[in-house]
Amino acid sequence: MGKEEAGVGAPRTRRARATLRDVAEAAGTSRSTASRALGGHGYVAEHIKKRVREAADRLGYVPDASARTLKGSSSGLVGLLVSDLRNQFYAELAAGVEHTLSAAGYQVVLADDHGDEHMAQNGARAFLAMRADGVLLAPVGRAATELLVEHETPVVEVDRRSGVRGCDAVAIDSEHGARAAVEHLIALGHREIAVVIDETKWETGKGRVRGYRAALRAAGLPASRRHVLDLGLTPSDHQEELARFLDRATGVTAVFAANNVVAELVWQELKRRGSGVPERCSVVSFDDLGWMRMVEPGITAVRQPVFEMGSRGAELLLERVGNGGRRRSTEVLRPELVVRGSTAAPKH
Amino acid sequence: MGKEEAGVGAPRTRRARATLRDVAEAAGTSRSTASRALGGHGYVAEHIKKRVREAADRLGYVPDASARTLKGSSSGLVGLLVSDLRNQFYAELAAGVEHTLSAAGYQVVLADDHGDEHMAQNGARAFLAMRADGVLLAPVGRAATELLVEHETPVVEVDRRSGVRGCDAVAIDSEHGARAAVEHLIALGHREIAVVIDETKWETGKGRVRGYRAALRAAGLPASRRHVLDLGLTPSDHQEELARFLDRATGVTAVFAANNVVAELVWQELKRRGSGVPERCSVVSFDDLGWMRMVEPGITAVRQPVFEMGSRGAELLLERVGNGGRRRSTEVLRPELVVRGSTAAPKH
DNA sequence: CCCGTGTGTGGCATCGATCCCACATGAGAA
DNA sequence: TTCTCATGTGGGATCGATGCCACACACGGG
Repeated sequence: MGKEEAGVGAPRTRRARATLRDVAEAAGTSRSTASRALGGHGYVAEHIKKRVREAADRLGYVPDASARTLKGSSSGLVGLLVSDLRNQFYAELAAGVEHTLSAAGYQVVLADDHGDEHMAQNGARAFLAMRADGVLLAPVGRAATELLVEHETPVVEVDRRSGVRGCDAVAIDSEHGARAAVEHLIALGHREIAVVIDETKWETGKGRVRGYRAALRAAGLPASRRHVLDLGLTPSDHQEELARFLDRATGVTAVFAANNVVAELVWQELKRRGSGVPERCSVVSFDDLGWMRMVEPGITAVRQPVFEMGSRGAELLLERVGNGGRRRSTEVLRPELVVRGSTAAPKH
Repeated sequence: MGKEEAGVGAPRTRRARATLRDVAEAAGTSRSTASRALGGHGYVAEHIKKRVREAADRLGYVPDASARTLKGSSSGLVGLLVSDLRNQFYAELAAGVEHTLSAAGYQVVLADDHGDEHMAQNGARAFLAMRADGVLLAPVGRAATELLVEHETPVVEVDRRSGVRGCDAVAIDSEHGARAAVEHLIALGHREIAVVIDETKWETGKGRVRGYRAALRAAGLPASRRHVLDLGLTPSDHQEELARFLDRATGVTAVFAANNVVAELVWQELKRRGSGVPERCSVVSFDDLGWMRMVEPGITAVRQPVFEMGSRGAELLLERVGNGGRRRSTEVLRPELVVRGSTAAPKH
């Protein structure tokens, strides 16, 4: 006892999973030959190949990825780390990534750090453990990227730049997009334009503020600090904070919402106040989501090619996996202003 | 030559990756001891434990998941197969699943079948290959589920029921939700109510039509076939088809849109016609998305607990992984009607 | 008749972590 | 003194697929 019935000649107690060995036995060859027959390398007589394939089908053989990974050098896995899947932006990004990678035969391992640097590191460690062939991430802080780069895992940063050397990146030209949005408002005749944003620590947020300032400067308009509201990422009562900001911001005739989350907030608050969009206040959003063309008036927005950003990031990663020595590159995608009804000349 | 410098005492040419063996050597113990020291099993003297841990840190040791999986019985991976990540419904579902599984220490492998049964099967095969501890899927057809169940992989179906025996399921009570939506319209005084849907082959679609019919029947109203529009999932010109349907459907005073995709279509078409919501036509959606409370009037909708469905599915799967013998169960979550401005009494 | 050469095939080591078991050491009991 | 027993430690097999290398076999030319 304590010993399993090895079964003398009898089929062993219904294995949970057929291995290559089982297939070989069933086909009456050695494991090597079975491997060659299924893999299609080296010499195997045609009738044996056929016999092995039939045995594999019959037993429902599925090769074990762990064993392959262990022996070989590639796991066929790519990590994807985003900040919040419930945000349509990241969902679309993930969709773009998945689209390209699955077409190339890779599996996508998904992690969500909920904006927490610590969870991002955990995700990165998991990717290392499973020997991911590469990782795409929208990093929170530098730690995750650093860890991966140190371990020589190809990394592509998406929509963010941690500043860690040794990784590729794909980003939207935030500055350019923001500038286009604000220039549009200025062209309509707005002079006092507010910007609402939820982070200015990372490149994305910084770039959007830079673009906003650049547009004002180019038009010879003053950039008042009173017109900038940074809500911060910590979950406080943003609605309340925004309401107070708008109360104080007399004279402001247009609001530039620096991302989709903020845009939703602004839209809801203005609606609560009886809207007046665009007569009393014009609105532009950075990031064009479905609902922005559903509401009345439609919201003028800077459309980011999010899905494309994901799939382009995946392509960069694949290049890098195929050819590690390539020079690191950063690709910047241009967003595009879509004008709808939420922007109009200010009433005097 | 041909032989690597084994390095007589010299540190071998910078290994790409530190293994347990390297850690053991650095700490001056055997692999077994190092393994026990890091794993925390069995007897290891305290000072050795410390030495091993330090060596591991110094070398940046990350245990290899493939090797673990190969030797052990669990991979720590769970597969998730959805139909279209760009659809907010699936994105939220995925978020719920990820939330629960990552908290339990599992990694989520994501696959998107784009509604194609063949891709679904590929995904399932990949999950088998990587020895996924379990799989959550919103199946297209039976094949993927069957394949997984045959191979004794715990499966939880989410939002759909393929009818394959041997798997758990979590679903929304479509019939009940649809019935509540239509009863609400009837209570407001509507007599001719149209339903627009994009599939009636699967349980989800069938259930919604059943609920619609049941509500009419309970109120003693006739259920005319003329009032049902099934657009089908194939990408044809749905907008056009819907427009013709509405032209024909004279007398109809309310539309029940059976999911968020259809609701968007209906909303856009009515807006194109100068809206008239709710005066000329009331609208109810099955599935409450963010935009439905952004538009004016807000759209009355059957709110589905989508995130919860995902996380509940993941919980069921975890139970099942921990205790394979449990009786299979199907959990049905009740949706909830949220009344907004898009529904009102019909004008006569 | 023997030795290449061209085709197939099987043995065996390998990848890295784990864990069973045998063994080593020291303390305490008989 | 010798024999437990408790506490640590290391050897080596194992998981499944892969691929190098040696070998088997047939055949033709020297």
